[in-house]
Amino acid sequence: MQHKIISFPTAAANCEDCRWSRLCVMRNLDATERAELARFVTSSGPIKQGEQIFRQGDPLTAFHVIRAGSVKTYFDSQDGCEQAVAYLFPGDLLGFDALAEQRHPTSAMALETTSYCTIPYERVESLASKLPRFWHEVMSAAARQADADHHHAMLLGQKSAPARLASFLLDLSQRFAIRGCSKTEFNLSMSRQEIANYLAVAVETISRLFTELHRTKVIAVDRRFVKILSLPALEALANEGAQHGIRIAS
Amino acid sequence: MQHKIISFPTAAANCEDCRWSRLCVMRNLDATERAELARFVTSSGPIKQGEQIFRQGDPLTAFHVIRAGSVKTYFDSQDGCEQAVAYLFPGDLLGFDALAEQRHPTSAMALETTSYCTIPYERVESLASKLPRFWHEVMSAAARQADADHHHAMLLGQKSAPARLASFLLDLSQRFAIRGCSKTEFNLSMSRQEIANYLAVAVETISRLFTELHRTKVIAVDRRFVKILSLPALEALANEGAQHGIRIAS
DNA sequence: CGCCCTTTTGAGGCATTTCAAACATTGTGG
DNA sequence: CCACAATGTTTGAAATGCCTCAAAAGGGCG
Repeated sequence: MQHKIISFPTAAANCEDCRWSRLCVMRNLDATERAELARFVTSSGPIKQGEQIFRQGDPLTAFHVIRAGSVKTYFDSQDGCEQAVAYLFPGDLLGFDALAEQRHPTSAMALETTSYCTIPYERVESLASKLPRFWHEVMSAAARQADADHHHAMLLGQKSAPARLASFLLDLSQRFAIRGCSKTEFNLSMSRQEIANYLAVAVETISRLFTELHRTKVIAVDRRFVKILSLPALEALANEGAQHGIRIAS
Repeated sequence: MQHKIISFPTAAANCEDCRWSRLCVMRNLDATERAELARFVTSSGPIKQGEQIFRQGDPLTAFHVIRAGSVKTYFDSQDGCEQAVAYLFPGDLLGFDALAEQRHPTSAMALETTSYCTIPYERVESLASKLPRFWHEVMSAAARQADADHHHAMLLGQKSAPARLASFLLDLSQRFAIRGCSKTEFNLSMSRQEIANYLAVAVETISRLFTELHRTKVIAVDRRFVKILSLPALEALANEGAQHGIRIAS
């Protein structure tokens, strides 16, 4: 199969020129507010695949926004069994869930070479009270993440393995589209193992499902490159197959 | 089995006398700040079992804090299959996840007769910028909920059915304890069906597991009344039995 | 008291995991 | 640049935990 490497365009390290500023926590601020905030934003990274931005248990020092690359947040259970919580792409805010305990409840790891912006936590607090719209944006980001988490719970709780993978691919598709990339062709930044963990199925099942989707020509897949051949078919798969019957609880 | 009905003590409807003020969004405010906030807090309910505080899709008008009773938030998927997202008890904040879209992404239903406080949304915004500590508390509440959601994902993704139920009971135990109730004896405010849905297993499985826990004398259970006979045993159950083996992903 | 809904119990089936092994890919040192 | 190790992916066959279906038992409420 012929295909080029497709990944997110790299953004400028200064906020004025950053191509993701309409997605990140700055998106609804006016020029003055942006300038105010930009004073405290520093550029971090790039970090390589596998390196961590913070570890579970680390004290909260800053919020971060992904600028290039991608990140997964995950839970390290005592007994070594881990659970991927979310995949984050450019523009996504990271670290605010540490606010309650002042330490990070999850770890964050780069899935590929990744750059990000850093906003020191004490600045976040002072800016939030100074700039109401910034407060609103931070809360919005938290709310969006909560919504994503709920969809994730829904997926784990209600959907069969094929529906989970289909939903996952559709979610990626949308998120690529929002970022100006193709919604039908993209490279997965995560391994099968990581997909399996996020969707809470065995790696072997993911592998079989990819093969099956390829065989039925719903997608074309070559290693980490995926091309969606039929969005409608994928959507149908994502919605059918609730694993335990549709019980109408009041 | 002999047992009295155990439920949360009812709290006063005014903030000064409210027994949950050290748990709710007021908990770290000083007297002046509390007074400021209390001006805008109104008392709502009581509402009866099955009634809703808001429905998925409703526009965001206010944040709420449970004052008495209990609530579940849940996802109503298009096809009628629902997923419980969280159970909320007195002191818990409700509704902030609507902030991103200005409409509620989940529905909230009373599990029993429930009273709650209402803070109009426009007041939340203005208070948050006026009172930095209030901003901090709202964000903390959001962060705590995010953390709970992640534990929920962990539970759905990594644990076997018995471990899920054990974890659920332990979670309730802790939350009762924090609220000054017994951590070993309590009444479930939710039906078996609702537990099953939250834990994403069949009702029949939940029923069997309760019977089994009772038989092995880990808990004593009589309808909705639960008495934990051995916390260590329950903890052991909650931690063992990862459903798909402990894979050490970097 | 009788109806309805929730809960419990039993038996069988199936989706997904588990175990096992071949295969492909990437990185490393000679 | 190739041999080789290490890791990630695919495929097959067997095992199993949980779901599904079916039906009885128990409580709540008019």
